[in-house]
Amino acid sequence: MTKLTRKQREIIARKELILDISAKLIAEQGFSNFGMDRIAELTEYSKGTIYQHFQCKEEVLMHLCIRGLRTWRDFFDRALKLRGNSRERLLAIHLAHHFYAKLYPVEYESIYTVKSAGVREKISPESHAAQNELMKDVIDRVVIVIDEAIENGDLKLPGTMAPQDLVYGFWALHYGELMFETFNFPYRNMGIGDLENNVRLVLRTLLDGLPWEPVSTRHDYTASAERIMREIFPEEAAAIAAR
Amino acid sequence: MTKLTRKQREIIARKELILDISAKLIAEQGFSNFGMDRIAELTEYSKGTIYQHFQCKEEVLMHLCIRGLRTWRDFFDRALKLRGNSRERLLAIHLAHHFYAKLYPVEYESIYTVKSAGVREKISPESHAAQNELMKDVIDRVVIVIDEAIENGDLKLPGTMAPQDLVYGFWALHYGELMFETFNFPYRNMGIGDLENNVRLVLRTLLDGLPWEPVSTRHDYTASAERIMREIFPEEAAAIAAR
DNA sequence: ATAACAATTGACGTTTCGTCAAAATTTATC
DNA sequence: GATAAATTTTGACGAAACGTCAATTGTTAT
Repeated sequence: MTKLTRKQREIIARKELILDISAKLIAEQGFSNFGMDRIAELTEYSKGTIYQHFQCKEEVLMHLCIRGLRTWRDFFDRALKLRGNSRERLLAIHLAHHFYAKLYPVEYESIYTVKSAGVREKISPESHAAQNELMKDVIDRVVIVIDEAIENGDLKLPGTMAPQDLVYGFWALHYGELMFETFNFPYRNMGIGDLENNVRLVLRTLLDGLPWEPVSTRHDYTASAERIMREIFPEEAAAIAAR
Repeated sequence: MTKLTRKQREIIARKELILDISAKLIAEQGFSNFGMDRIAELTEYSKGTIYQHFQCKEEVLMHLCIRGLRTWRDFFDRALKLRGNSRERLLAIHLAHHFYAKLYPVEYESIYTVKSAGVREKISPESHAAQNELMKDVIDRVVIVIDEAIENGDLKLPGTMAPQDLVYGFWALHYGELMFETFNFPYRNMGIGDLENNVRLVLRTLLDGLPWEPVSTRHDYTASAERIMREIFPEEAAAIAAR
């Protein structure tokens, strides 16, 4: 690659700084109190310089989201390193999702904030395209596991069902967790306790019903989850356990 | 009930007018171009009068959402009038959801817009509570069907699974449809065609796997869907068919 | 008819946005 | 190393939208 000048490296570093400070600002003060003047103040650059990097504050959030999606993709890639049966591998993906959501809450929530009414209109089509591309990368990791399972015979989909349909189900089930949680919906009043556990339960039922072998009566997936946390995500599990 | 004065009736009517015009404005110009000055202009009242009704523009959206939720609940109540087996009744709920989402897109999307970062902070706890209450009412209609199915023996949940877990799955699956659709995510590139059909397929697989009788191999639910559209939602089906 | 009360108005102060001409800094040329 | 050209940075500025409130208009009660 061509070598970058000091100036160019500075500019790249500053972009990261802006994103770091934005994430912190949003986490601490909420998105309402997040603005360009504030970013300029905290980064100790002028507003004009901030606008050199991002067209508007919504673009800042979008780029925070995009950076996060790369981290998320990396989490999924790590999950795919697990050696085990195909359902264990999907469980690893499930846990990777969980860890990403917990460890990067601002980035995670930004996925839909940038698509919500009043925000999405202000973001360039190019940025939306970049985000969609990465979302597709993330989802593709799920497709990999499903395809593997079909190939090695663990999973035979019903005639009417394509792999994409199952991906959709997997995705929606996980997305729902985000909805209930970050929207502060009083799901506890509905008798729902721990959401992550809930997603796992519904998912397990869906997979057992297909069936996707080995079904949960013939394999201890709770033990598998513990192994995955130990082998693949020890630091993340510790970080979350430490609150 | 105590009789209302002309003035009081006028005030109630004006509130409705503000909501009607807001829905139209958002539908036509997007949420970015939606503001209090604009509402004042279009309703031909002054800004001060608008603020008499709503504390801020976010509250306008929230009340649009709340009004919509009542309509949604009514849709579900109509669905519950269907005579048929328990899975047909759940299918009626599914279709009611679909019709509401299609016929009231602004209200439907507002459900999460009002909970999204930067918006939710500006809305009063009272309004959030009112929304949550109605959301609960809506979800309770789903619980009714599940409870019925358990009671008459159509459905036996696996030992680990509570009715709430199934409700969560049902809900998340439907919510995902909204996500993919209104967020303009390029799901078609993923090989997913018609989303509504997709939700139905995954749901069917989940229910067949439980199993929730009669399973789809023993009953023609496509025919049931047609019957439901004919008997319960003829006007809505026609309205959507007419684009 | 008049007084007390309630509702309505729109001009106004405030905030945040995004811009742009001027100033400062870096890079290129002699 | 001095000077010119190009680039980057700055913050003051106009625009837009928010929410308020004193003054005005309208309604109800005496």
